[in-house]
Amino acid sequence: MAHDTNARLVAIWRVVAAIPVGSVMSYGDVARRAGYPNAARYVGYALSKASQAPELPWHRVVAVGGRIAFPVGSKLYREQRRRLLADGMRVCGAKVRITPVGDMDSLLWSQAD
DNA sequence: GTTGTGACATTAT
DNA sequence: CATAATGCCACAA
Repeated sequence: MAHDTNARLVAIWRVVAAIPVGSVMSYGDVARRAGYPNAARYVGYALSKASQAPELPWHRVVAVGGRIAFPVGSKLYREQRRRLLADGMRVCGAKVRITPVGDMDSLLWSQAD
């Protein structure tokens, strides 16, 4: 049955719901994992539509590079940042520390803390 | 059916 | 690193 736009929503929600705590995925990654490599935009729409699903860890979905897709100071921005922190992630401004392999900071942080 | 918009990504300058 | 342009997807007017 084609024309199942709902299937895409489900696929996206499914992927988002599968994101483990302490980890985040970019819209593009979610879209790709859902089976739609270039449906990154649709992911945002799907999440906005799923905002009614509190069980959906939408806060683990961020823009590429771990950057929060909301304007700094926005309600959702603070909400997402708060939830990410609650998940035990380090958030620097609008950026989320995504276990950067090869990144000096990760080693330093690992050592410092 | 065309145009505009959005919780985006990628490439080029 | 910032900005502009283009591509992608689906929906609303």
